[in-house]
Amino acid sequence: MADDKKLTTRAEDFSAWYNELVLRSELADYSPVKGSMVIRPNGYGIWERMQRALDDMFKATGHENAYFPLFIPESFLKKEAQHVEGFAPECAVVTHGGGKKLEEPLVVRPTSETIIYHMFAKWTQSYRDLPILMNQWANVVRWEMRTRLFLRTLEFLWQEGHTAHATEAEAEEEARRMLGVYRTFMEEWMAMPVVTGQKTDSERFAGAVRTYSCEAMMQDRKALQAGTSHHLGQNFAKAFDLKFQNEEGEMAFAWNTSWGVSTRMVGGLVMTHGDDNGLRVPPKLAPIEVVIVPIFRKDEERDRVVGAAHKLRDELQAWTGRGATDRLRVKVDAREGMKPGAKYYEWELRGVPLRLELGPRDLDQQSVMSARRDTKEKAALPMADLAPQLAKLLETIQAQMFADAKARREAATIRGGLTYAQFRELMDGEGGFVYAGWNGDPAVEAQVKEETKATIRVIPDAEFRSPIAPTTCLVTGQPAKHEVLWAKAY
RNA sequence: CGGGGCGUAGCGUAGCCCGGUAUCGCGCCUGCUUUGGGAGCAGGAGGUCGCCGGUUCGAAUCCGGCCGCCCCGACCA
Repeated sequence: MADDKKLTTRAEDFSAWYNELVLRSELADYSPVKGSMVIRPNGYGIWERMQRALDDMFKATGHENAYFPLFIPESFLKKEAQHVEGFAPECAVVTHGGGKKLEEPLVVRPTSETIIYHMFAKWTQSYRDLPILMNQWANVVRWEMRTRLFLRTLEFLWQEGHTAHATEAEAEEEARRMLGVYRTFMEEWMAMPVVTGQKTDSERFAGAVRTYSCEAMMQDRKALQAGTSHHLGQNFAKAFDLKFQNEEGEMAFAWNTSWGVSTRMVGGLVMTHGDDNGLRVPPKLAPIEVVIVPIFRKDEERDRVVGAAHKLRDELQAWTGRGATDRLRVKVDAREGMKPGAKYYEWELRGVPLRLELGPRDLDQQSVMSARRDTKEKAALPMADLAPQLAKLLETIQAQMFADAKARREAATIRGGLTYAQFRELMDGEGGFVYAGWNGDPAVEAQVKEETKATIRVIPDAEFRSPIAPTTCLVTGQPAKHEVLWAKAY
């Protein structure tokens, strides 16, 4: 049936569209355990590229990788009051091992602050041991009620950075720096615009003094928290006795930060860039940037065309114009018994940014037909000196995808000028980002959440705030304490 | 855990009301013809009808219980 081949459209049912896209493009599949999923090679390939880019950025900012264990003594989690309260309900707890009941239950890490600051305490005596700048790539488990592929699963992959500093100012600088790293990554690699800012108390990480986040807008106008960075103050240092002797010879508690992004970003990528034909992967994160589809009729044509396709791939891969280690990622799809059109649809579903069609006519003219995934534009390119042309085209696509996503967000963003009644109507209908004044009262925040499902995503950083700051609170009309960003969220 | 929906071949489904061991499409395998936007024809493989129990000569179908999944709510990256 022809209809089987088409995805549910975004307009019909965004949620169904997302699920179908993830399954059919083979990013992931449901596993037998409710709420957990298998990340398939297509999805893992994107995650690997995310990891590589981020890891380079972490190293460039002075961090080192380490690995801390999966199991944490239950008592550790209880040492920081807010932290236990925040995580206890969603922890998986191991009570038996080796056929016996354990003396003390082990918690499967929902995050690693406790074990890590316990170890930092062991390794730190002097201010000379600071700062400690560490990161780990790991899996974590949070027993969620409602799950969604990539966006919320029982187990997910992430990185968690953990640092210890001698001063509060240094820790604050670190938390802000890493938020900036995330923002750069999301904009430059994911082509996903974000609003950065500080979380209100109700959305703050359990155990943090301040939480900062990057908020992106999905195509259904809902917000996705894509990365967080926490200034932990001395909360964990005090709970785990993480002390050092300062230059004056006095004992002092260290200041900590933690920051993380997860495989949730893959879901964000889908919901930012996907269209009704499938996924669109920004070139910098695409495991395959260019797919070559050979076109032939007769046997002798096949040999000639497939041969030329492989030769072209080898030439493209050999090109070092982007640097010796950043080669063009090219695949030839020479499968037989499948019509070229069918291959086009498949690679479009999977989001490969650029397709090259190579047939006898192209060979005769020493050219190749290119087709962009983002705009569907086709153009004949001369075969001579093709690699730099493709590299440039890929850059254009990357930039275009970011510009489009940003324009889409701006079109769905309202700054000021709304009454609360209008706001409620908006959130009840199409939704979007709304910048408005807030009197700073958590009760108002709770009321809005109750009435509209919308929450304060962040108190935006200066550059995102409106030119003219709102003076009154959206809900109460009282003087505004902050300008905040309201939206419904994932 | 509350509300709604659904479990029949790898996927999507018909059959269920009105009992007689299973329909169709996609996919898969083989062969031939095809191949510049989702190929055609012919042949073929594949099913404990979610699980357990009951009623019956006989259960996908009727009855009871259980399990699982998806969607909507309360919690969260």
